Amino acid sequence: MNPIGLEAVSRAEILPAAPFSFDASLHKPDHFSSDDDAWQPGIRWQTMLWQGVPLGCKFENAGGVDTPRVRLSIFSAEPLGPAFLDGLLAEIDYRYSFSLDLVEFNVRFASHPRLGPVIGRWFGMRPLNVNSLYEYLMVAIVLQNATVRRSVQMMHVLDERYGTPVTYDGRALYVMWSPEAIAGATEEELRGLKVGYRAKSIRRVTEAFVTGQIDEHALRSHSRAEQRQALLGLYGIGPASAEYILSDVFHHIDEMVHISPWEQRIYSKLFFDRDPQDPAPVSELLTYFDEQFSPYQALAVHYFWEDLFWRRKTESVPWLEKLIRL
DNA sequence: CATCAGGGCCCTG
DNA sequence: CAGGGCCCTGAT
Repeated sequence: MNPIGLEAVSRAEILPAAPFSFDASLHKPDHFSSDDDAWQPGIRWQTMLWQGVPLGCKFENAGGVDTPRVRLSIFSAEPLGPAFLDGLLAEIDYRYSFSLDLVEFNVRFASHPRLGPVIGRWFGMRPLNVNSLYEYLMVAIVLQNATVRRSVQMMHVLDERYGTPVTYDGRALYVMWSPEAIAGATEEELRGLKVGYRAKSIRRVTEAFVTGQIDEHALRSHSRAEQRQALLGLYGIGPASAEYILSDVFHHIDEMVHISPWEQRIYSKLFFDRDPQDPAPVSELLTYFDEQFSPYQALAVHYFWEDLFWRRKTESVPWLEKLIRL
């Protein structure tokens, strides 16, 4: 399929809550690379499907940590109307947590022996989820029981087959598919793309969105218990995926009830300096996080996690390499 | 070469 | 509620 050239440009200015670190907030070295975004210091490109319209976003840092300013350019095939833009900007503000107030978190943990220094290194960093709930679910499914390399490969093939290729600002990227775009795919067709048994999960989760059984916007205002129940009710979505989604998509920055084995090994080394082959029990880790970081467990762990992966990116962390299978 | 365990989840007993 | 099976792939 020939890429769609996104030639029309709309511009907006975003004023994130201070403090705000552009690069730590807009680039996450632990996220696997996908075909819908690109980053260089001070700039993030990110495609998006909003109300069925493929878009190319370009975020540019135009301020400082204490005087945050982000220049946003939105590329589209046709010019965008003001109402559409208003809705889009509200959605972007939500997904990127630009308005998240970090002040209380910063004050509370400034002198925490472990977290304090990490906050200092990444002052103004906030969590990032660029995806819709549906998109995140698809990512969660390709992450399951697979190495990073394989997850990247599955995403790429799915993007090529069901996504929309676009070009904007000199970049060639894909916009992730909508539920409708993949709804007609048979299980055999999906299996042909080497997603294996995940084909069934992809189909059934997609079905739940096409039929309106699940509605992201409505879910946002529901209780966490209801959100969890809705997620676990989806075929192929279990506690690990639900945990990621509750914190990343629904922004429960105190969510911390599930730790998968590979994370358990990393946390054991990171927080207790234990041999990853003989990790601390999950219950011990959960108790530690609750006691130390409540009510910011997920946010606090995010700081440690990003600190670790930025370090890996710039100077390498030998013990970590064995624990993340690339 | 063959076997095995993954950045889980479903299903069965 | 414990454990086997599942698609594929790289590691051993």
